[in-house]
Formats: sequence, structure tokens, C-alpha cells
Amino acid sequence: MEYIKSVESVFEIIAEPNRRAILSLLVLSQQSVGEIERHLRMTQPTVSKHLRVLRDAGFVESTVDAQRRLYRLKPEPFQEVDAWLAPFRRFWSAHVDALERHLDRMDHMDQPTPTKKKTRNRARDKGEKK
Amino acid sequence: MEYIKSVESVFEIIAEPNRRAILSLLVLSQQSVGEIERHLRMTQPTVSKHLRVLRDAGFVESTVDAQRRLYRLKPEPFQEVDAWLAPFRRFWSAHVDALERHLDRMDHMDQPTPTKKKTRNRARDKGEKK
DNA sequence: CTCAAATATACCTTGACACGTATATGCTCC
DNA sequence: GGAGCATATACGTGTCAAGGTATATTTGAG
Repeated sequence: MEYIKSVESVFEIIAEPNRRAILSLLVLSQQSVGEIERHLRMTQPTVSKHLRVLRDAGFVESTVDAQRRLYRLKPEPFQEVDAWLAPFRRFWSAHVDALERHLDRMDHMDQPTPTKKKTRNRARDKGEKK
Repeated sequence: MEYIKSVESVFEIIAEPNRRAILSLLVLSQQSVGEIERHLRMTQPTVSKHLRVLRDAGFVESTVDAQRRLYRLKPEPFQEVDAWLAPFRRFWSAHVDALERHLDRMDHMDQPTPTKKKTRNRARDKGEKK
């Protein structure tokens, strides 16, 4: 009966690490399946399947070049992510401002530590692993 | 052997629709578990479990208020998503610009329409930050 | 100390999905 | 038209996460 596959949300698409890797590669320039395969060390079927998902979700499109297919990014889904992020961005920028003010105040207190002025190491916070 | 649960990426966290709903609710104001439960029509264990995941991932933090726990957002993980999006943002804004140039050219072809010159709706523009 | 309310966790079941191997389809060149 | 490369799909398998129900934990009230 083939139910409509129900377009999964863009978030489920980018939740997969290999798909994010493909997208990050394609942002540099368009690539063929084989090139992606070699760059990312994935098997060919895996690449093809992820590309299928990405194409169905509108993240990429392809053109035919002889036997190759060249894949390139499409902007819309990224804008969707960005749009979702917008309300939170307003929220967090307030926080960052507060944090920076706080840290600036700390800078004046003491600490001759060789902390490179501008390069506050954020990035992580909880003790994640790697 | 209990492998380390390996902090899952922020993308896997926000891939879950209920979790995105919780986040969207919390961006308005902090909420107790019960309030979230009622607003979103989810069972209490489901809410608690998602909050646990969100807390472990650093998306939220909680404070105790009598028997209630009040949950509120934390900004860091959102910034992580935003950072990932950055390269693509450069990419897609180029596309939007191209589209705008295209549309501007169309404007000149005919149409004495009083199209407000400068105000093509750009929505994004990334360079926010007052 | 006991009860009740609010929240957290345990256990189980189910379904989705990512991967690998094998195979099908498509395109080019001879 | 057949050989060979590039890409797509089918199928079987294992893993893992999400939800439900039941229960534990914490806190406040009396």
C-alpha cells in the first residue's frame, strides 16, 4: 500500500553524523558519489542511501554527468533550521551578553593567567567525552 | 560492560519532536514538569525522560521549588547548532542574493509596479547582533 | 511519622534505521 | 550489442531509542 513516507523533519535528517559529513563536504563544492565515498571512507551503498534521504528532504539535488551523478546543496532546509533557531537566538544572545559582562568583570579582579584575552574557550562545558 | 553513554550530539537531541516542543515552550518562560505535561499533553514519565535527556545535553537546567522542579533553557547547545549552520548560511545567503538580483532584474523588465525598492524581505541576514 | 503530591526511574515492548552484502539499473565506449 | 564502470536498490540483521505501566524517591503538610 506504500504509505507516504511522510517527509521527516529536517532535524531527523541532520541527526545522522554521516549525513552531516556529506553536507559539510558538499558545502565546499559539488561532488560525485564516488568522490564522497573516497573522502569520507564510507561504502558506496551507504553514501547512495544517505544521498537519497538528503535528496528526498530537499537538502541536495543532483545532475547527471555521464555515468556520474553530481550532488550539490540546496538552501531551503537550512533556512528551515535557521528559522527554528531564531526564537532561541534571541534568548541566548541576552545570556551571552550577560556572561561577557560577567567575565569582563572577572578579568579585572586578578588572574595573571595567560588567558589569551579574546579567546575565551567556550565550546563545551559539561565533561563530555570524545 | 556498560559502554559510556557517549554524549549524543545536539542534533540527535533536537531530532525528537516532543523535545523540540518542550524547548519551544521553555523559551517563553521556565516551567514545572506538571505544566509542561499539561501544555503538551504528554504523560508525566515521558516529560521527565525527555527533560533528563535535555538536561544531560545541557539544553536545560532545573531548580527546586518545593516539590516542583522548574526547568529553564541554557544557551550553549543552541549556539552549537548555530555554529554548525554558519558555513551553510554563507552558502545559502549567496543563493538568496542571486535570487534577489534575478528578481530585481525582472522588476526592470516591465511592471511599473510601485515595488518598494530596497525592502525585499530578507529574514535572515545573520549579521544581527546589535 | 504518615499521607499525599510532584517528579524520577525501571523494565518491557516495539519500531525505526543504519549498515553490509548482494544484485539491479544505467550510461559509455568499442 | 556486450563489457565495464558508476550508482541505485533489496534484503537481512543488529542496535537503540521512545513510549507505556508500574514503582521508587523526594518534599511538604499536618
